[in-house]
Order: sequence, then C-alpha cells, then structure tokens
Amino acid sequence: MESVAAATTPEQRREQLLEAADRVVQRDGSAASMNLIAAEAGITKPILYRHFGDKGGLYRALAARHIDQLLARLRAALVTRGGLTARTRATVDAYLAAVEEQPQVYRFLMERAAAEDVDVRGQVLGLVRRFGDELAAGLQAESALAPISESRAQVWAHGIAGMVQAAGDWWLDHPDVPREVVVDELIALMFGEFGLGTPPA
Amino acid sequence: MESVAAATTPEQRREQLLEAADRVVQRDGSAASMNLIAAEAGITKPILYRHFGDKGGLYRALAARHIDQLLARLRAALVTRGGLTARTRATVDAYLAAVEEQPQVYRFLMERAAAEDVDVRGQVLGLVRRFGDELAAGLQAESALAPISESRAQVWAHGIAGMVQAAGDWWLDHPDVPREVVVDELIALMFGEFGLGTPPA
DNA sequence: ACAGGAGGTTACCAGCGGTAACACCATGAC
DNA sequence: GTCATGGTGTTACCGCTGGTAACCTCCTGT
Repeated sequence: MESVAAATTPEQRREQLLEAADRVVQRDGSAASMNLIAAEAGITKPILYRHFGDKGGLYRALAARHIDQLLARLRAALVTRGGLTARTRATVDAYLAAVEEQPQVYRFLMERAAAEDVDVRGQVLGLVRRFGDELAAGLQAESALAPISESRAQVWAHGIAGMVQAAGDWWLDHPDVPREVVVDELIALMFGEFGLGTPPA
Repeated sequence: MESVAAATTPEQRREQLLEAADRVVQRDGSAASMNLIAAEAGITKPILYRHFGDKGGLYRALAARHIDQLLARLRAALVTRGGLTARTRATVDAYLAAVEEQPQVYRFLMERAAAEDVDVRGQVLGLVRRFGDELAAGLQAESALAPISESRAQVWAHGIAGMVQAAGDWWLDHPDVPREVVVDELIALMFGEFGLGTPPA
C-alpha cells in the first residue's frame, strides 16, 4: 500500500505527522496519546518515536509550529499604525483571536508546558515571554526614558504575558464575553487605570 | 499492628493521609503517584481511593488546604496599614513568600490545576482569582470612583492574579533574583509606570 | 455466640509512554 | 544476478499509572 506516504522526503513526512497530531489534539484535546496520533497518521507508534524521540519531542515540534505562527501574528500586530496604546491593543487582540480560533490547541500547549521540565517550559512560555519582551521593547522605544533594567524587563515581560494569558484562560471558560471587552479591560488595566491617582511612591 | 492508625476518627485519618501526600509532593514533586502516597502513609492504594474517590479528589483536598492557608496570609497582608500601594505590595510579597517557602508544592498545584477540568480549575485558580478580586475590591474602596463593571472586575482580577503568578513561575526558575526586586517591579508595573505618559484614550 | 461493618490486603484491569526484534521492500555495489 | 544496506513499517513486549473487585480480619453491639 503505497498510499499517501509515497514519494516524500523525511521532512515532508514529519510535516504530515505533525499535521495528524494537530488534528488529534484539535479533536481530542489533552487526551491525545501517541497511539491515537499514530492511528490518525495511519501508522503505528514506533515510527512516531523514530521521528520525534519521545512524547516531549513531538510536543516541542508541535509547539514550535504554533508558536512561530502566533509570534508572526503578534509581530504584525505590534507594528500597527498608531500610538503605543493602539499597538498594544492590536497585539493583545491578536493573541486572544488566536486563542479564540483554536482553543483546544491553545489549552493543550499551555497544559503540557506546565508539565515539561524547566528548559522546555521556558521555551514554550518563552513565546509568551517574547510577547511581553516585544511589548516592553516597544514601550521603551516609545517613551524616551532611560533603558529599563534587566530584572524589570524580565519581570514585566513575564508579568504582562501572564496577565494576558490568565485573562485568555478565563475567557475560554466564559465565551459569552465578547473578545473586544476583554481586550478593552486589559488595555485599561495596563495603561494606568488601576492605580489611578495613586502615586507609586 | 495497631501502629499509628490507632484510635482516630475518619476526619483525623483523612488529615493524616493528606499530610502524607503533602510530604510526598514536597519530596517527589509531580512524580507523586497514588502508590507512593499510599506507601508514605503506610497503607495501600484502595483505602486512599476510599477516602478521596480518585486522584482528582485527593488533589482537590490537598489544594484546598494550601489555598485556605495562602488566602489567610493574603487577607492578612491586604489589611496592612498604609495606602493602597503599601497594601498591594504586602499582598504580592505574601504570595511570593509562600511560593518561596514551598516551591515544590506550589508547582504541583499549578501543574495539576492546568490539567483538571473546568470546574476544578476555576476552583483552584479561584484562589488566585479571589486574590485579584480582593485587590480590585480594595482598589475600588480606595478610589471613590464609580463601581467597576462586572466584566472589568473579572478580567482585572484574573489579569492581575495571572501577572503575579507568571512572575512567580519565572522567579521559581531564577531564584538568584531577590524576592524584593520581583515585588518592586510588579508594583511598579501595576501602578502606572507601564503606560506612563500615555493616556489610555 | 454471632452478625456486621470498618479498615486493610492481594490481585487484577486497561491504558499509557517507550522499546526490542523482526519483516519488507528498495536501492547500489560487485 | 546476487548480495548487503538502510529506510519504513510491523508485532509484541516492558514497567508503570490510575482505578477496581474480591476477600480477609478484627473489633464492636446485641
């Protein structure tokens, strides 16, 4: 049976397998097992392991796909016309839009990220960190203030990313709330309305 | 062998089992299995299941303990003397202090929370939400502004909690950074220094 | 003396991630 | 032509996990 898997390079095969894995994740969420994924791809477990080493490897490859894709969207949003507020708004909106489009995939990535070891977690949540990084960088470029410190950049990046991510998680369980509302409230929170009238000193 | 488990009420027994589970989590982190926990308690699996139903039940009971404890600390911090900034600072510091004391437990709770179903996740991360809630309530009481809307309260609560939590997660992997620094940067982020000079309109 | 019900055990189940061993072609070398 | 080689694929297994059924045992109330 030289069905679908006919004349293909290993890279193409890898792509096919990843697409199958994606389909399973989208369908079965976190119940996606190596057996299920292999079945969906029309093969059996061992060749999956030959391609990706272990479950973590498959997960990393899968995560990389989505992360690259999402990062591209975030970057595009980050260079929107307008002031910092408008750009931040577009970026947050882009993130939540991605969550809205593939909630299963998003959840899967986040769940698994929490369970992986430090390096992988850093890599996956690094998306989210880079997201915050770029936001912080944009901020820094905007306000011609002194360059922010290393620790401040790190904490802010993770903090902002975590803020948006947590709001996204909550939103997944409350799909009745319009995306726009979530974005609006987050922007309001970020841009000073929280401590309004309360000097940080 | 009427060893330790002698004259005890079911509630006391439950407590003993939870303490054993706690010990295992603290020692073995997320590798804590029902078998390991049972062994640590000096018994076997089935009685663990009789007490807690399933792994999720044990997790929920375990989480409830720590959540109650942590919430008490957060509440205590939230009523510190001083302005809103000081109180917020104390609260964030209390949260990070708890993370610092029992990083293994904290990680375990967060990992598992991500994997549980909607209700449980809401319950566990509800800690974190209530944390944000109280912060938002404190804020609202402080500034005599109009009551904030329901959606704003929700998004802000989750957003703020997620911000602190993400910063805490990052901090777990960078223990060289002093807690005070993390707290300072978070407070700075929350109290307007992010969008400084950029009106939200 | 006997029923009953905690509290506990052994022994099992399906499913998981992961691996070893073997089969099936292709291709290229001699 | 034949033979080794290497990629693609299989079946069959391992240890372990969460979870359960069946039994056993001993203490208690009547």
